[in-house]
Amino acid sequence: MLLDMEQHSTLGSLSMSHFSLPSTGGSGDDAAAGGGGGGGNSPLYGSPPLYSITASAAPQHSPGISYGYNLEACFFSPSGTGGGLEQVPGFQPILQQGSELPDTKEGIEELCPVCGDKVSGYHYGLLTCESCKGFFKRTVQNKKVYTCVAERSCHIDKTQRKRCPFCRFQKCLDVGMKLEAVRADRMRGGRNKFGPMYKRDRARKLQMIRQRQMAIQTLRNSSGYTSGNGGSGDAVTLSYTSPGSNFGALQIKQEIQIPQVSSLTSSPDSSPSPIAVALGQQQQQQQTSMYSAVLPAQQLQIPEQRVTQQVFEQSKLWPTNSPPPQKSFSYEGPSSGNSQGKVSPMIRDFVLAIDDQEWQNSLYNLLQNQTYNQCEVDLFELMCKVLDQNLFSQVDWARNSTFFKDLKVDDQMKLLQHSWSDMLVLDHMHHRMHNNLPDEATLPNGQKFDLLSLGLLGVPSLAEPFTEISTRLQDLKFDPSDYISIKFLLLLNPDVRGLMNRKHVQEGHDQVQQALHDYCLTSYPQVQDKFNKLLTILPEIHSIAVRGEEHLYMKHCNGGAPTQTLLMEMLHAKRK
DNA sequence: ATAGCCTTGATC
DNA sequence: GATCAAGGCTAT
Repeated sequence: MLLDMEQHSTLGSLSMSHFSLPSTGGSGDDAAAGGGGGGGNSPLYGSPPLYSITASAAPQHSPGISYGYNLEACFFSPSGTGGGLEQVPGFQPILQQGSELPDTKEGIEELCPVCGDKVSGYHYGLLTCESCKGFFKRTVQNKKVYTCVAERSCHIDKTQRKRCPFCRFQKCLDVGMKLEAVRADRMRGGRNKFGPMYKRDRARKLQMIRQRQMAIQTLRNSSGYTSGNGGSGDAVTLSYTSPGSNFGALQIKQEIQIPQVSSLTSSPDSSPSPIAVALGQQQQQQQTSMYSAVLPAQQLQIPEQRVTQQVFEQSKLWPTNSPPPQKSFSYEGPSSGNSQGKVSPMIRDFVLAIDDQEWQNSLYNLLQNQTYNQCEVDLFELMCKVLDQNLFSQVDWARNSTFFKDLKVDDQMKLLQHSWSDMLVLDHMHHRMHNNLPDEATLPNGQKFDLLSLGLLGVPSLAEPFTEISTRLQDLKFDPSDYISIKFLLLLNPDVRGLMNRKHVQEGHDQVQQALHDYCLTSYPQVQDKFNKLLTILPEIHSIAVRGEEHLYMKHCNGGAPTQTLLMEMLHAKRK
């Protein structure tokens, strides 16, 4: 009844890898129509394959699109209208002048996650435009095979979507269009099993819009927020997808500066506002190690008794389908076993500052908190929250790091905004390779959480380049000293535009690079050209990070990602 | 081949 | 009967 990939020889030129989506299992509520490839409304694919691609070139945004988000303007202009969020793709004003609530259909103006065109409805699993719907249908129905003449990482937008069908179809799959929603028997009309999902999604989006509206009202009322039109009540309201962006940008700066308490009230969203989290971070930092600062949910939302209980119970919960992390999830200190020569004091100190156990505890605590008492959580949203937490610990790590801590806040921000995603990808490689981080964990509510997706920034098809790089690192005997040195190299990037103290960044970068060079020579003389080979991997990590960022940004623009997070601030900051 | 519009039909 | 997400048709 299922026409699987093997039968689709024409699509066979695209490589397959494991990818588990909920199995469709055939008809369900789909009525049988007989004949053809199987039952009525039966899926064309029962077990959706993943078309893996290798990313290399960084996707570029269309030069014709104006990214008006101005971080500096946000800092110095409380009104924030100079930031021009209205100009950012995906940011549609949900309220027209004079209107109050986004109840009407016109209020939900979304953009196609594939090409950015106007959405015409739910098609094959999610909201897309009419053209991408048709494109997806034609591709699957006619078993089309495309090839990319470039690097399989072409940028897809409304004006360029026709240029590379390979990358367009790849993006369709990346954003979650479902092969199994294309009917093998071509039966018209009716509904499929995704109906309830669409309904839930609609309700969730509507709820988010309302919450965002309330948040904006609250912020306006409580912090003297005035709109660019003078706050007279008839202003065009900023998008529901990021109502707190201007404040959040400020928050990044405060975060680095060891902020004072903000008077902002808490967000109506279930997750704490970045400012609140940063506040909690400072309180916590006084008494514990730097990584333990990142437990926003525990500090802000969970009664103390429950936190204690959770920490106590943590060890018996994780993960059920992999070796107990408590024992396997730590490495034996710097350069154990391998180092024959003298390790530079700098690298030694770098490694000593790593606290992977805390990273792990934070990760599992957050996963546990977020699923506490819930039968089902949105796994993408959960992933965003974990990434957000990782970002906080990253900021905290950087803030306490040599070279970086000597810089002015503006330079610190620029460096972080440029390197955060690269470092997240690298971090994940490190935790998988050196701490036995499993690719999947079973949450307390029974759901399976794809830990690997954290390293892929949510893009399943990046698994192939990710593991390929990991394998090469393994061959190079990549160790924690290499990891932390490379992380410094990513952070201390003297090529970042607009640095005031480029000289200091350059010096730090060069010193780390020299130390890593010496370390490779003295500790791994048997690995041919290890240092240079390590450096060649940096742009490849960057390529993964860029694609991940684009994916997250698109999800965010469509309201599919939590707002008021450091993660989203970072995504916006780079697009200014 | 693309994409806008049309037709269909199960579900509400 | 209204809705809306499937597939179909057709001008470009």
